[in-house]
Amino acid sequence: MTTIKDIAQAVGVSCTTVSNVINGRSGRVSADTILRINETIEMLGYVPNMSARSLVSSSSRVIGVISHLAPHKNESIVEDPFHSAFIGSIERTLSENGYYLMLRTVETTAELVAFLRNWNVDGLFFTGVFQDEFFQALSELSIPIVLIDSYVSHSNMCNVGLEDYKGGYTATRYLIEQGHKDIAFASPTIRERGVVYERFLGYKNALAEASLPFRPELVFEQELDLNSTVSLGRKLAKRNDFTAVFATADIMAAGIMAGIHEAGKKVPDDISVIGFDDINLCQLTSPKLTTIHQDAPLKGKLAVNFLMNLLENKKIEEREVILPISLVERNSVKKI
Amino acid sequence: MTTIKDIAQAVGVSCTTVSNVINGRSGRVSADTILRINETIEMLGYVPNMSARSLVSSSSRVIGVISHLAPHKNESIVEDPFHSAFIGSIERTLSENGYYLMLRTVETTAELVAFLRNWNVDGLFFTGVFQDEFFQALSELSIPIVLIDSYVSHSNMCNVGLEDYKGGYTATRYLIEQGHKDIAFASPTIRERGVVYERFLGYKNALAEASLPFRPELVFEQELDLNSTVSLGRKLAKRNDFTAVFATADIMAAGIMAGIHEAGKKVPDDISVIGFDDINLCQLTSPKLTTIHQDAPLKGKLAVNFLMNLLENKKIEEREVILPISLVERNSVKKI
DNA sequence: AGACTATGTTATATCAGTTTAACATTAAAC
DNA sequence: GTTTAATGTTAAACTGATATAACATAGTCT
Repeated sequence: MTTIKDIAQAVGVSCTTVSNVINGRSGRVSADTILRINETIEMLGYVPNMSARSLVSSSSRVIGVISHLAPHKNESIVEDPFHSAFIGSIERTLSENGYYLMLRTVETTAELVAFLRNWNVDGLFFTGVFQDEFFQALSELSIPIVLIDSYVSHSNMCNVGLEDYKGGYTATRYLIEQGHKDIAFASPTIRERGVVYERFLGYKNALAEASLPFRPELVFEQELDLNSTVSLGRKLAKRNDFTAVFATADIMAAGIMAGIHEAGKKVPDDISVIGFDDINLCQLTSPKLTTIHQDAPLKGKLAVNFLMNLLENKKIEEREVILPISLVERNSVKKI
Repeated sequence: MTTIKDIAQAVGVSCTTVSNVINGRSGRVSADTILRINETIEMLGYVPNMSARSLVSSSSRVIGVISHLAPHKNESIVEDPFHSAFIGSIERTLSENGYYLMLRTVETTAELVAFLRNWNVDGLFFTGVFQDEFFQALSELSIPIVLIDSYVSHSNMCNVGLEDYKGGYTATRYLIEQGHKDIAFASPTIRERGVVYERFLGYKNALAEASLPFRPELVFEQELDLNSTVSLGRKLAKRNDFTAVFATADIMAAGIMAGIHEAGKKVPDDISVIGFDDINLCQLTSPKLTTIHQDAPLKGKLAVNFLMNLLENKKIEEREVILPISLVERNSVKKI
């Protein structure tokens, strides 16, 4: 392997000079030397060794994406269609900026901290709800963090979020406008400071605003996996005390629809369904799924932007972006 | 940050001894010393610095997953539902084995080689079809590589594959058994030594075996993105010269189904559709998609196993595993 | 008693870079 | 004609680990 030493030797200068040129600190290097060094680097196919670099600089250009911190979930973040869209976007944007993405499953805070220190990880993306203990540990490490879809604010972290409350409100409001009065709510576990909680608040307030009662028996908390959502759909099909469901994720909405169909009822004729996220799947179901749209690639891109700014110590005026939602009308909601 | 030196100092031994204990080379270290070292490591919260490690050992425990090598495709591998299932599996298995996964977009062979050398990447996963030039470059680097779904065999690489030919044959045969005589074939670009090519051969041979003519005008090559597949579906709906389509990917089959429905025709009454992969999506469409099943998580796990064996220089009797396919009958194919 | 093992332990070099502080050389300023 | 500044360049220390080869010490065997 060609090293910086080989380049220095070949050109007839010192390592320092080569290092300076490579790192753009060529202010005090003569034009001729720069040219010769670059030529030699090209010729010898020199590639810097990141281990040596990060050893001496204690920073690595590695950005971590933590897959999950919840021990019970045996599912990687990439397996969720919404998140994978947005990780794809993160990955591309990071590559463009000369950073490297490490995907890592950790189950405990200790494991996470070990991982970050193992590699001198420069920055971190997080999505979801976490325990305080966890944030405590992270702020001690003081590495730049961008939180995505996390209703936690921390002095040295940035947030990329969504109009979740408005999304929940808009979805519910839309159902009400279509004449629905008894509207079920389906979501994974509702946790405070999570996106689902905000969507839930939006749902409740839309009901209240229309003077419709909030009926706790119509709130269904369920895991997002295929089997759970489909069986929830079957269960819902058996009831007759509501006419529409708002599911806080498209995969859940789609599963519910499948379950309803399995049970012999029809969407939207018997039960209307509205989803959230607007992933590709919405256009592949029959009927196509009416949903709340959000821009996953943009979310990824903005998250990377934030992180880049944090890493370069740029002054950040606004530590938070909230992306807008919009309603996408398709065919899974009936007007009554 | 606590270093190995701090541990050594605290315990009153040398770095070498600490290093030996950490790396399990404790054969010549007294039980008492081992105990004290481990206690101190625990107490001081020591975490090894991977950069220093990989610098001296020129191996990093980093495994690369190359996101895409096709410059025209602006899509990360994680965005494809089949691949994301299987990357999720790879990621978990690697973590369990103490390896780290780096996801990287590269567009040229040079970029790939630079990436591998940058980080002393220990091993690599590849999926898909690549140019010879590319394999040339990789074999020069001589790092362990596991090819997934790639019909290329190379002396120091392992392959995890699928019964693609049989899959194509089984799907087509099934359609024929259901009474279909005019069967279209839909896939991304058919490239030699790719999975699609094998499935295509299976399709052709099943036709031939049943004495049905192969009709080139019924072969449709199309990108896998949502818009392309849906518009292919619309296009297919306009034709009357076939009764069934075999799509070599479920996302394509689902898109085609959506397009057919958009055009006012019905699956399976007007046109039957069969897919490939058996991703979750198959159970979310209406009708549910009949498809060829393959086990994505197992594929990932086996790929990791191969890589671990290659990394540990274990004797490998068989450099190749071919996973079995199976037919999953659902409701998208009509018996005529 | 001396040679030989087995058992513990450790200086020191090394990995491939970056950083620091100093050293020449030439040009400009007073 | 010296001081000052600007321009190039470099030797050497350092980052945190591992590997090599050597060095003690204690016990065992002739």
